[in-house]
Amino acid sequence: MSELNTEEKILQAAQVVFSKTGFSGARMDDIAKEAGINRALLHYYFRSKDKLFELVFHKNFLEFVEGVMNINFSNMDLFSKIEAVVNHQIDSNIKNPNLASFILHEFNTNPEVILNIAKNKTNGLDKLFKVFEQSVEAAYQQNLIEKTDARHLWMNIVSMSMFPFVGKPILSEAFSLNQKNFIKLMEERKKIIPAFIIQSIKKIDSNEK
Amino acid sequence: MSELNTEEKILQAAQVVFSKTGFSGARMDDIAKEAGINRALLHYYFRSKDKLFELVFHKNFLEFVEGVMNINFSNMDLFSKIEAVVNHQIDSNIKNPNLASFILHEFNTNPEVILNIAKNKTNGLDKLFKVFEQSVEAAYQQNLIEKTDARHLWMNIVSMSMFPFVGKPILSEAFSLNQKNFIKLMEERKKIIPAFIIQSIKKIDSNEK
DNA sequence: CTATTATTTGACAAATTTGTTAAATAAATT
DNA sequence: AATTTATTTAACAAATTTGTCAAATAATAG
Repeated sequence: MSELNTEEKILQAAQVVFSKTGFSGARMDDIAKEAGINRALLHYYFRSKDKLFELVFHKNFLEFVEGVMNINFSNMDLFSKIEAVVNHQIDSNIKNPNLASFILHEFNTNPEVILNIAKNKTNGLDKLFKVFEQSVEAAYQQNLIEKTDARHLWMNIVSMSMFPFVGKPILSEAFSLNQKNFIKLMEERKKIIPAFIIQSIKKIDSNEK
Repeated sequence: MSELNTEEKILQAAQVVFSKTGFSGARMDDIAKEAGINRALLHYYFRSKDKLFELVFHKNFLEFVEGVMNINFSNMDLFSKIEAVVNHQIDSNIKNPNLASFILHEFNTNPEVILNIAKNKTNGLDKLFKVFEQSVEAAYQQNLIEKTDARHLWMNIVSMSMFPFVGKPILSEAFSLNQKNFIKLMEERKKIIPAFIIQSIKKIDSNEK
C-alpha cells in the first residue's frame, strides 16, 4: 500500500481531493492529510496549489483522452469503435468515480485556462473527432449504416456513457441505488449503449426475416 | 431592464455567479458587482453566503425538476413524454447555460447537503421515476415498444439531452463551434434524440414494407 | 557511526474572504 | 419640506487559507 514515494503519494492525494471538491473547494491541508504528510512538505514538493493542480488535472485529462484517441486512431470498424469507446469510458469512470464531474466542472468554470492545459498535449480534440467522422463516413459508404450526422452520434455515445456518472447522486436517489448496484447498472450499460446506438443507425436490411 | 427590485437583482446575480463558478468558487463581491450594488447591501438583504446559496440552488433545481415532473405526471403517452422531456431539458439549458454543470457539481461535491435542499420540495425523485416506469410498462403492454429497462431508457434520455451542455467547452472545441452554432446543434437535438430513442425501442413491425 | 536527506513542528506573514458596523448620502414617501 | 427608507462608503474584525521558514527530529545511505 505504501509502496509509493512521497511525491507520488501527494499526487495521488491531490487527485482525490481535487476531483472530489474541485480546485476552489480543495484545501492544501486536506491534500496533505490525505497524503499522510503536512502542509510544509506539500509546499516543499510542489510550490503552489496552482502548480499541483495543473499536474493533476493534466494527468487525469490526458489519461482519459488518450484512451479515446487510441481507439479512434485504430483501424477498428465503426461498430467496434463504438463498443470500445463506451467500454473505455465506463471503465474509466468506475475506476475513478469523480473523474468526469471533476474534468467537466473545471472546463466549465475556467474554459480558457483549462483548454490550454488540455491542448498542451492532446494534439487537438478536433483531429480526434475528424477521425471518428471518417469512420462514420466509411460505414455509410459500405452500406452498414444510414446517413448519420457524426456529431450527434458522437455526442450520443459520449453522453450515454459519461452522464450517468456525473449525475450519479441524482440517479442513485431516483432509482434507490446503493454504490454496489450503481456499478452493476453501469456495467450493464456496456452492452446496452452499443446495442442501443447500433440499432438506431444500422442500415435497415429489407431482406431481414 | 432594471424593472427588478434590489432583492430580485441580487438573486439573479447570485444565480449567475454561483452557476458560473460553483459555491466555493463564488465571491460575495462578484455577486454584488454583478447585481450592481455593494457587499454591505448584499449582506443586509441576505445574511450570509450559505443562505443566499440555498435560496438560489433550491430555486434552480426546483424549476428544472418541476418541468420534468409535470411532463411525467401528465397523461401523455410514452413517446410524447420522451419528446417533451427532451425539449424541456434542452430549452432549460439553452436558457440557463450553466444550469446543468452547476447543479451536478454541487450534487457531486456535497451530496448529503444538496440532497436535503433538493428533497425539501420535490416530494421524491424516486416517485418521479416510478411514474415514468409505469409509462414504459404501459407502452409495452400496448405492444408499442419492445421489453425495455426503464432505468436505462431514462438515463439515455436525460444523458443525451443534458450532457452536451455539461460538456460544452470540450464539444465546442472538438467540433470547432462558436456559441451560435452550438445552440443550433442543440436545437437539432430536439428532433434527433426522440427519433433516435424511439427508433431503438419501438416494436419492430414485421409487416412493414 | 556519520553525514546527508526527508519529514515534522510550530510559528508566522500575507492575502483573501466573509461578515459587521456607524455614519453619510441618496431616493422615495407622506 | 420633512421623514422614512434604501444605498453607499469606508473602515474594520474575524476567519480562512496559502505559502514560508528555521529549527528539531527521524530516516537513510555511505
